[in-house]
Formats: sequence, C-alpha cells, structure tokens
Amino acid sequence: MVSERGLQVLRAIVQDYVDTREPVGSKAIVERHAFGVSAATIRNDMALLEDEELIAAPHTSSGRVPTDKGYRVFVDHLAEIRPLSPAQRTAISQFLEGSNDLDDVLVRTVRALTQLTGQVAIVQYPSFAKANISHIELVALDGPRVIVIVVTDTGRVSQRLAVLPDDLDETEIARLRAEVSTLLVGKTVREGVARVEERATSPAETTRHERAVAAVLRVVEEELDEFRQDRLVMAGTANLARREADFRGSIYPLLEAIEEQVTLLRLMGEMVADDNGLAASIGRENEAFGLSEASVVASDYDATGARARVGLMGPTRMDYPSNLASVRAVARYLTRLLSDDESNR
Amino acid sequence: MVSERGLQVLRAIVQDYVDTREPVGSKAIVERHAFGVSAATIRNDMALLEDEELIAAPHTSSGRVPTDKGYRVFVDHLAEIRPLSPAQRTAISQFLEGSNDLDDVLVRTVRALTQLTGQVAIVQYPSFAKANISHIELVALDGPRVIVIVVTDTGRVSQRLAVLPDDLDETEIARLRAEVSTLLVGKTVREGVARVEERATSPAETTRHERAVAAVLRVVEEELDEFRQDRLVMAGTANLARREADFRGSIYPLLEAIEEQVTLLRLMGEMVADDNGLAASIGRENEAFGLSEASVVASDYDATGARARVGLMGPTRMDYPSNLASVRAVARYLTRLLSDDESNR
DNA sequence: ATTGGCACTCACCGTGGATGAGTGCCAACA
DNA sequence: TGTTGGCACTCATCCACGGTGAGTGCCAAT
Repeated sequence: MVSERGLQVLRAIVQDYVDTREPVGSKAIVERHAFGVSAATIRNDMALLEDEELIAAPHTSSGRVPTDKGYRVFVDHLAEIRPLSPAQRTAISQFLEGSNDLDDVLVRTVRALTQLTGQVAIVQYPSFAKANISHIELVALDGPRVIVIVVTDTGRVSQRLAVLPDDLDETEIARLRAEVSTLLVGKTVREGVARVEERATSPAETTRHERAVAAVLRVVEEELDEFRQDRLVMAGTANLARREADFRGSIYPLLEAIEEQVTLLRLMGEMVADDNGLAASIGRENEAFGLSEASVVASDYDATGARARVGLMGPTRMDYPSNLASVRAVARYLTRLLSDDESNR
Repeated sequence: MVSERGLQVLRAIVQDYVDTREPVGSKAIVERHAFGVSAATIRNDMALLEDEELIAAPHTSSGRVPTDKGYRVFVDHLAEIRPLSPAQRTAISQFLEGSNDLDDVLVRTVRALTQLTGQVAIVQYPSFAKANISHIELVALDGPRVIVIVVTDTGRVSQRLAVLPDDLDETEIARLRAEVSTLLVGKTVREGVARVEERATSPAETTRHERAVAAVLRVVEEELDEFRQDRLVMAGTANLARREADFRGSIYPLLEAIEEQVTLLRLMGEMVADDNGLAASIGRENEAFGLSEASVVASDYDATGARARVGLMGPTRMDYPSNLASVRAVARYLTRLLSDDESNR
C-alpha cells in the first residue's frame, strides 16, 4: 500500500511534471522538495506508486510521469484549490461588467475564463427544458412571412421565420397570436413541446386559420427543440495550437468536438460534481467521447433556478488546482450575476 | 524571359507539388508529364523560373517548390477551373435542400463547402449596411424589460433585451413602438445609425416617455451596429489539424483569425475579384493579416441586391483549381437560392 | 524503514561514412 | 539557338557507433 509520504511524492511528481513537462526522477524530487529523506527512499515510494499504476516510466530508465489514474488521485485527494489573487478577481469583474442580456454575459464569461487559464473555455446555456415560456410574439412582415418569437422566463429569446400558407391581415394575425399564446404561455418548454405535438396529430387543416396555426406551431416546435438541447458558448480555441505539444496525437479530435458541440454537451452533462459543484474528467475517462488525451474541468452554476455548467478543456497535463480555482470563481460570479441581480437581465 | 514551355513546367511543378507534398525535380517532371524533351532541358527552364522567383529550392540540391509568386501566376494564367462532377453537384443541393431562413441557408452552405473541399469554409452575411429596416417591434416582458426586434428587408432579424428606466403600461409601449418605428422604418441601416446618433445628442431626457425612447434607441443602435459589421459563418475548423503538416509554423494564427472573425472579414472584404467574381489571396499576400502561410479563395454571391462573399481558407499548398471550382459552384447555388426564389426565404 | 553503493539500462548526442536524388555546367549536336 | 548527355558536386537522409549521463533496481548495512 502507498504510504502517506508516497502520496506526497505523487503530488510532487504531478506538480513538477506539469511544471517542466519532463519525466521527474527521484533525485529531482529530493532537490526540489524538502522530504528530508534520500533519493533511494523516494525510489522505493515510486516503485509502490508504479505498482498502483499511479505513475509510469516512458522508458526503462527514465523519470516518471503521472498516469491518468495518478492525476485522478491528485485531483481528488491532493490538490489544494487556492483562491484567486485579487488581480485575477478584478480581471473577472472587468470582463463581466456592463453586460446586459444572457448571451452577452455568457460570451464575456468564456472570454474571462480563457484569459485566466489559457485553455479553451466552455459555458453551457442554462437548461431551458424546465424554463417557462413567458411570451410568444408574432411579427408580420411582407406577404405571408411572419417572425415567431419565443421568450422564456430565464431570459432566453429565440426568433425564427415562418412562411404561412396564406396571406393574413392584422386581425387574423392577432387571432393567431392569441391562440398560440393560450396554448403555450405559462407552460414549461418540455410541456410546450408535448402540447405542440399533440395538436399536430389533430384533424386536418381545413380553414385558413387552422393552416396558419399549424405553420406557426411547426416553427415554434423547432425553436423549443433548440431550447431543449442547451447550447454552448466557447472561446480560446486557438490556445489548442499553443499547447499542441501536450497532445501526443493531433488536436483534431478536440477541434472536432468543439465544432460538433454535441459531444461536449454530453460530456459536460455526464460529469459528476463533488460537494462544491466542481467536477473533472481526466484523459482516458473521456475515451467514450473520443477525447482520451484531454481533460475537462467544470463547475455548476445557477441561473434563476436552472442549473448549468461552465468549464474548460485542455491537455491532460494541465494545472488542475489553478484551473479548478478559476472555474469555481467564474461560476460564482456567474451565479451571482444571473440569480441575485434580477434587474441586470 | 520564361518561355511558353517554361510556364507549362511551372504548372507541372505546382500540380505535382500539391499532389505529392515533395519538392519536384527535373527527372520527376519528364517522367510524369509528356514534355518530349530531356531532363536537362527542363532544368534549364527551371533555372529561368528560379530567376523569376516563381520557384525555389528548399536546399541547394533538391527539387523545386512553387513560391507564393509562382502560385499566383499559376492561379492567374495556368489553372483551368473544371466544372464540378454531377456527384458533387447533387451533394451541394442535398446539403441545401429544405432550408428556411437566411441563417439556416448559410450554415448549410459552409457545411457543403467544407465537405466538398476539406478546407475551412467561410461565408459572409450579405452586407446589411445598405439594407432597409423593414420592421421594429417591442415585446413587453415583465417589469421594465422589453425585447427590441429589428428586421431588414434582406431577411436578417436581430433581437436584444432593453431595460427601461421605468415600468410602462401597454399604451405607453405602443406609443414607444410607434415613435421608434416612424424614426427608423424604411431607412437603410446606415441612415438608421445616423438618425439614432442625431437623436441622442438632442436635449435632456425629461419625461418618462423620452427616457424610454432613449433607452430603446441605445439598444437599437447596438443591433444596427451588429448589422453593419457583417458577420461570418464558418465550418470545418478541425480540418486545419489534418492539414497541419502544410503549415511550417503553427496553425495558431489561423485559429486565432477564425475566432476573431474581424481579421477574416477585412481580408475577405479587401480581396479583388476577377470578372467571374472569383478571388484568391495567396500566402504572403495575407501578411498584413498575420496569415502568411494561408491562402483564401472566395467568390462573390448575390442576395437580393446585397453582395457578399463565400470562400475558404487553407494552406498555401492547396488545390486551387478544384477549390476555385467548388467555391464558384457554391456561390452560384447561393445566389440562386437567395435572389431568385423569394418565397424560399 | 532508511540509506549508500553499485551495476545496469537506455535516451540522447555528435561523428562519420554510405547512399542517392538532384543540380549546375559544359561540350557536343541538330 | 535550343537541346542533349555526361559528369562532378552538393546535401539531406539513413544507419551504425561509442560516449555520456540521468535514472533505475537491488542489496547489504544501518
């Protein structure tokens, strides 16, 4: 079994390796860390750590490198998440100040986070499946074209164009708006989708009015669908190129995941947070998502009841304590901004 | 001076180099292309091409590689743009079929183009500076919050949240809507911005109504600004990782440009198109944008009078004829979709 | 449990020779 | 004048080789 000092050795190895990018040997450890024992003793500890597969040697006689499992133990038991420096805190608030609507806040958030960590920053839109539909508006354009606007009480707005089967005048449009509103306003997004689908299976579209309602509902359904599959905002993609050396293979899978979004959404969604709302998914733990060489660090945040995540993606060899601290701090800012200060939305 | 055959040699060098990624020597040329002369003769031609700086040798005794200037001559005088194959054409139409609004069409377009070329595809939104504001709508939410929607006749819709200084009732909102509409509807985006700024410098905001108008106009101005600085839609970013070997340095500047957008917008805007609306900007010609190792190929397209560009970005060592053909074909589809078939928007 | 000692492994580095692709030049030729 | 074969030369690439040093594993002594 690994001793207490053994764990400290693991900690030292992780820290030094993240620092220097080079396999760390027993001698280097006794030099850089005051263990008060000789290199031979450290070697014995390292042999045990290797038995437990927490560290590994790239080649027979070289220093050791943390395994994914080693990083996991480090993150779970050894990492101290130190609070951000005042300078970093003011940096965050400077990024976020003066933002109005949700979109804006989220964009600024990822910018702040990528600035802070030098990694790819990611934020989930608050889940809208449980949000309530608070408004539906129709704006008549020329001819049969109508803009359909859907608003939820979490502050998300969506707009999309519908082409009606017939030209309608103002009173007909008003009737349309009233009917669609009574059908959906006050419902959650999830219920809304159900209502629309139910309605779609009802008898044939005979009258002008019925045809118009059907056309509008089709568009509304698309919009609600978009709400359900919460989206991502990202920044700092270019950082991947800078950190390229940390990826054995290519950064292709990461860029692909960034473009796909769906993969990242699922990954972020499935991560299990600890008591502080913090979560990390390390290296091969992401194998199912094609991201075996990447780590994702995330934190929950609250937005008017809806819960979502903000985090970052980078190489397995990343500075977990500092990144966890940054993510946590940003998540707290976000929660404060989106929940407490209602008027700010 | 470079002879006619000399130019054909240049063509062969470009083609083979793009093909094999390796410097091409005189012997390889006589083997792969039926010039009917010996390698020594080709060597003489190559010496001339080198004098003209159209090709260069990576090291003293190795095959030659086209210079940026060489690619330029190739594109301008030697490249034959062959029409796409039927299979490629059907691929495009399959990508584009069933799309509704502008956003959708553009997203599908870049997907088609990236699929076709394996490069990063880029499309500019049609320029909205000259577009007319056709609608302004206010949607009252709870309390003082109002959604401000601006629509242009080119089909672009923007919505944004405004927080008014006071709570207003329905009639006041209606008055607000009427006032803002008379001020702006029918104007071009450019004129609209001017109107708003002019109005902003007028006397103090005394009444509730005046304060509200000012608040709404501030938001409208932001939206109009967004219209003016036409945006981009992109796809295929991950392809950069696949083609990484073609970039001597790193792909960092490219990823950065993709994230910035502004750089790419300026670049695409400044390119000079030929009679067919096609344009290419090669390697060092992009130095001012920090993209000396990339080439951009683009084509104009029309959308209800507004003109914009669709194109792609990739390594200097790219297949120009095929990429030019793809861009041209996609641009034609786009023009047809956005201009002719009005009802489709 | 810790330590110093020691043999051993192996990546890394610089050297050197062989290989071969490709050039530049020249004299001969049509 | 343009074309050609011949030939010497250059230089990247490959591989084999030995030396160096960081680092390990093991063991006997403390």
